Amino acid sequence: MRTFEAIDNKTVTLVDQIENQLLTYFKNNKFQIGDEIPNETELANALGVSRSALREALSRLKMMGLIESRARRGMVIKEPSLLGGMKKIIAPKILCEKTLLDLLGFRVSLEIGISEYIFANITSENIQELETIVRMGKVLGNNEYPMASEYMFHSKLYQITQNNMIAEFQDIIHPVLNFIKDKFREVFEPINMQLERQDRLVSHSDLLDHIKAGDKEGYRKAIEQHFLVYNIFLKMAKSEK
Amino acid sequence: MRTFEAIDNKTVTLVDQIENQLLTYFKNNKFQIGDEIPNETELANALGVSRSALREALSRLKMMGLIESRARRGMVIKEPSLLGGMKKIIAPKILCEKTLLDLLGFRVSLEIGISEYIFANITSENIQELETIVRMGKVLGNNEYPMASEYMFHSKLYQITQNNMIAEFQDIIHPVLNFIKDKFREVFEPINMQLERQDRLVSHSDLLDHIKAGDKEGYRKAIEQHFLVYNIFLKMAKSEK
DNA sequence: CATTTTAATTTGTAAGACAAATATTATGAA
DNA sequence: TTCATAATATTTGTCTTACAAATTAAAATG
Repeated sequence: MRTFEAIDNKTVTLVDQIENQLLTYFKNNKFQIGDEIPNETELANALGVSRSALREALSRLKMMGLIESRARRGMVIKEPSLLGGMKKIIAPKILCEKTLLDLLGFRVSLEIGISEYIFANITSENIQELETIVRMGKVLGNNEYPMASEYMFHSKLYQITQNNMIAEFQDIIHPVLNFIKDKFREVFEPINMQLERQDRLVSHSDLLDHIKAGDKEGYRKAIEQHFLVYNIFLKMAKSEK
Repeated sequence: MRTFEAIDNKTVTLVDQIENQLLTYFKNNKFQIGDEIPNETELANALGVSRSALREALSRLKMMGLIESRARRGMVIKEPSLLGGMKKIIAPKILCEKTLLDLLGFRVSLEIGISEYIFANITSENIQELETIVRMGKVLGNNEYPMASEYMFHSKLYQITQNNMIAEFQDIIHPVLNFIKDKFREVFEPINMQLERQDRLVSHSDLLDHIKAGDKEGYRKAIEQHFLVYNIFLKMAKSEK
């Protein structure tokens, strides 16, 4: 069987085609979670391809969690992990700068956007946990927190939303953000110093105060301010280009 | 070589292990975009596995865009498509209800969160385009817009942020949102009717007015109101459970 | 009918083969 | 030597065959 070239001179292999055929097959034939799918030889025959090529395509769907194969008992459909692929392959050092900046903007947007859900779901236990985290994370200066506390504070916020996908997403991109902070350290520092001089730094403690007071609007303004350093940085990065 | 069972009785196959080994190999050895990687027989020998097993693992990384193989010329590292896997396997009908609701909440949060970036990047051309879209999308009633206009209006907002990842993400989950709107139609309708009676519906036209006026705070309140139906729905869905 | 034995299924892995296009080397001519 | 051409080597894509091992299904046995 022959491969051929797509518009952008990237070869579309047989395995690519099989992958697509399988996906449309599963999507169009009302497969539900738990449903068994035909065995490998059947699928290979139906598609007119070798078992090895088929297995390469199946392997991809297994990575995404759409298919689970129980050794020697056949394969079943599972709910795919939407962020699973991202989680596996994310590697800050391999991402180009534009992608890094986009991820930063994505994260800032998302965290500002969840304000509503935080206030809708917050409990007194949550507030106690946040207080503990804030206490153990004394500010080091310059808007920087000890890594553990920084991570736990924001992580707890996502958790409060009770939206697993948001929490998982933030968890996945967390190492990327650390990478960005490190990579552009010499850019962030003067920004933070200037904000500090202007007394415009918003600490975790300040954020928590708004939460405790049930002051949603105040919180939103504060969280925007908390992330101001990133937005200044993003604006600088864009204008440079 | 033997497979073995992980904690949750899910079999960890040799291919799974190879996938991990390759990923850590690429991550730890400062591979950059464009770098060539060893050929298949070399990799297979180095890992002590067959070429077919190795190829199943490589196939996964190719799907995610981390590796591109130029037929008969070797393989190179590419910047992986973080959302590519998600885009491929997303299929509303295969997702469970909790995931659907999470995606809805994710989208609402993100779109509210990008308000800042919209006002930071808006141009007069953008406004003209939005006006055209709004004009061609006369309200059908009950907070529902013609599909094309609905999609184009929000899509344009993401585009204005100039954040490709946000735009791509929203584009990917768009069919899921349509699926949700359809699946829970009988729940959304009464909510929208009540909001309409209370004159609390915010139209695209209203949103655009805030944008034109440069009224960021007004816009944010308006976009929250625009999505209120979803948040009411999400709260109902959660309390039911 | 119950229990044990046997056979059939099915995924996981390995190995070998070859096509086809590209890259590399060798060869020959000017 | 230099350049053009021919031969060779390399490498991915695909197919085929083979077998192990565990589970399930079927058959045999008492």
